Amino acid sequence: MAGIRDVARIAGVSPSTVSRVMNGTANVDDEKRRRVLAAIKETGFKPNELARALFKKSSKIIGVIVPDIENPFFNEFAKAVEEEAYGSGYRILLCNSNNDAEKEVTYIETLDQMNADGLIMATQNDSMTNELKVGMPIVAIDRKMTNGAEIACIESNHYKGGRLAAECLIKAGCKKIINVRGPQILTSAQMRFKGYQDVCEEYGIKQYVLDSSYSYESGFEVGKKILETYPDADGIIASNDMVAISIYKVLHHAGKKAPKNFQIIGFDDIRFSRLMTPELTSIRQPITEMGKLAAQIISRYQQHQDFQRENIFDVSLVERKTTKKLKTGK
Amino acid sequence: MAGIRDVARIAGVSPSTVSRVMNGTANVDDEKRRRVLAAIKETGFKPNELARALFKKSSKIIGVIVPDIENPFFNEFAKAVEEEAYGSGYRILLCNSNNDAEKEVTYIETLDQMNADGLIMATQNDSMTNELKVGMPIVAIDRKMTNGAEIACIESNHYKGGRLAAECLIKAGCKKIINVRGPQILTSAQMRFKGYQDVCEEYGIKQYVLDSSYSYESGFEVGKKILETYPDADGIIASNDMVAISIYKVLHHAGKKAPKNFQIIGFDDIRFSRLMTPELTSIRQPITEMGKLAAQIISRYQQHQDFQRENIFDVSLVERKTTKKLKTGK
DNA sequence: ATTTTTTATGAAACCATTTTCAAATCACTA
DNA sequence: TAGTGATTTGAAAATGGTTTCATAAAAAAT
Repeated sequence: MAGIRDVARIAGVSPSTVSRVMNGTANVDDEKRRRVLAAIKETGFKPNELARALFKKSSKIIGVIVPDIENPFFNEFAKAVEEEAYGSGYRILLCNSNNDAEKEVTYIETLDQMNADGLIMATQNDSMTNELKVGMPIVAIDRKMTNGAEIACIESNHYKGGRLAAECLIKAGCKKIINVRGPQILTSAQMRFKGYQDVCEEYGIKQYVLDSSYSYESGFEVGKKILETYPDADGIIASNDMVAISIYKVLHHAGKKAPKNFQIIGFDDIRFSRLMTPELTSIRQPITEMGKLAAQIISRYQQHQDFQRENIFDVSLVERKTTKKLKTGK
Repeated sequence: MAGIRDVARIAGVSPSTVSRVMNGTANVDDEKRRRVLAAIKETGFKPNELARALFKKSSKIIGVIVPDIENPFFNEFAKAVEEEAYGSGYRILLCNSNNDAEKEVTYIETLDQMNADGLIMATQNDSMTNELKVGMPIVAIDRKMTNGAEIACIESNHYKGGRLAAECLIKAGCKKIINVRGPQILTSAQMRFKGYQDVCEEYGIKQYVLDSSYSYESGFEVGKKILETYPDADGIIASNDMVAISIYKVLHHAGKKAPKNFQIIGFDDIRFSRLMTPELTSIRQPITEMGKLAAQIISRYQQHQDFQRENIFDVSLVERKTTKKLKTGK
C-alpha cells in the first residue's frame, strides 16, 4: 500500500506538500499540485485514517450503545443515526450492550481510547457508567446522567404518552384497564405510568397494575397472568409494542378477540405494529427523528455550533385496529 | 490524559518496560512490575488504541456491511456477529449500505484505511465491490466474489429450501401454488426458485411465478397482484418472511383466511414469524449460527488458524399455522 | 576465575500522517 | 540593486504507542 512518502517521491515534492494538496490546508504551486494529484491517481493512494485520527485526536467514529439491536425500536434508531452520521462523514461503531453494565463500560473505554468523536447512549445502567470519565461528548437517550458527562439528552414526552393511552382506552369504553408497566428504574416507564395514574384519578377509575420488562418473552408471561388474575379485563396498556404483541397473542390463543373482547394499546409505534393483524394501536415516538438529532448534536458539537441540551419530542396516538374507533378528536 | 511516558516517569522505568508489563510480551523484574502497575493505577492510564493499531496494523475492528439493519434477518445476523466478535476482543463497525453500491465502496475504503481486521459482507452489489483491492480478509454471505478477495463464504442450502417449501405446500393439498420469487440477481433467490421448479416438475404441477424484492413494501404490491391475477391461488411461496407477512395482510384484508382459503410459507424464519397471528410457516436458516461463524472465521484467520472456505448451512421446514398440518414426516 | 549464555532494560526507530517553524523563493518597491 | 513583505516549501517534531537492537547485568558453564 502506497503511503504519502511514495506519493511525495513520485511527485518530486515533500510529504507536507502532498498533505496540503489533499487537505487544501495551504496554498500550493499549481504545477506541483498537478504532479501530486497525478501521483495520487497513479498510486491509488488513500491516507491511513488511523495515523490521521491519532494526530488529529478525532477518529470520525461515533459509538452507539443500545441494549439490543434486535429490538425494533433500537434498530430503527440506530439506522437513523447511521444515515445522518454517514452524511457528515462519521462512521458508527455499534455496541450491543445486552443490558450488561460491564460490557457497556468496556465499550465506553474502548471508544475513548479510539478517540471517538462522540457517544450516543440508549441504555439504562446508570450505576457504573455514571462514574466514568471520558473525553468524548455523550448524548443520552431517555435518561439524565448524574455526573454531567453528557452534552445533551433526548427523550419523548412519556407522561403525555401515558395519558394518551389511558384516555384512548377510557373513551373507547373500557371499564377495567390493566396497565402493564415497564421497568420502574427507567424514567420512560415511570412517566408513562404516572400519566396513566393521573388520568385514572381524574376519571375516578380503579387502577390495575402488572409489571413487565420490555421484551417479547415478558409479554407472554404477563399475558398468562392477565388470563389468570384479570380474566374480565377489557383494556390493556402494554409497556411497549413488543409486549403488546405478545400479550395479544396469548389472549388471542385463549379465544379472546380484539377489539371486541379486549382492547390493547402499545408504545413506540415500531414498524411491526402496522404489520401484525389486527394492526396495533400505539403511542408513537418519532424514533427516526430522535436518531437523526442525536447524530446532529454530536456533529454540531464538534464544529462548535449551537445545539439544544434538552430535547423532548412530542408523542401521538396512532389509532389502528386493536382499539375501537373514537368519535371525538380530543 | 496520561500517556505511557507519564507512567514510565512515575514508575522510574522506560516506556518500553511499561509496554512490556501491559502486554506481557517479555520478562520484567518483579519490583519494577509492581511500580509500573502502581503507576498505571495511579494515573488511570489506558493505552491509546489508535497508536497501537497504527503500529500493529490491526485495529481489532470488523466491518459488517448489511443492506438494511432494520431488516430482521440482518439485525439478527449483526447481533450474532457482534456477540461472537466481542468475546474475541473485536469491535463492530456497522455499515448500512441501503443497497447503495457507492456507499458500500466508501465503507470498504474507510475500513481499509482504518486497518480493519476483517469485513463481513451481506450485500449483493457485485459490480463495484468486486474490483476493489483491499488488505483485509472478507467473509461473504450468500454470494461468491469473482476476484477471489474473500477468504470464505457462508450460505444456506437455498435449493433445498425451495424444494422444502414446494413439497410442503403440495403435500398440504395445494393445487395452485404461486411462487413469489426474490430478485434473480441473487443466488439465494435463484436457488430457491430452482428448488420450486424442480419439485413442480417432479410432481407434474403447473408453475405460477411472480417477482418481488425482499421488502415489506414489495409484499403489499405482490399481494394485490395475486388478488387480481390469481384469485384462486391456494398456495403461496413468498420470497422471504417479510414478504410473506405483507402478502398475508393483503389477502387477509380481502377476507381470505389462512390456512383455510390459502396457505403461505416464507423463508428465513425471522423472529416475527412466530409473533404474528397466525404464526407463519417458514423455511429456517440458522441466522445466528451464520453470524457467529462469520466472526469466528475472521478471528481464526488473524490467528493463522484453520477454517473452512465454503460453508453451507442446512435449512429446515418450520411448520406453523399458515399451512395445514402434514401427516407424513418425509 | 573466566568464559559463555541468558535475561532484563532503555534508547532509538517505527507506524503514517499533520503541523509547526524556519528557510527559501518570489514579487514588488525605493 | 538591495530591501521589504508575502508566499511556498521542506525538515523536523508531534501524535502515542510497540518493537528492535545493543548493552549491561546476572546466571550458568567451563
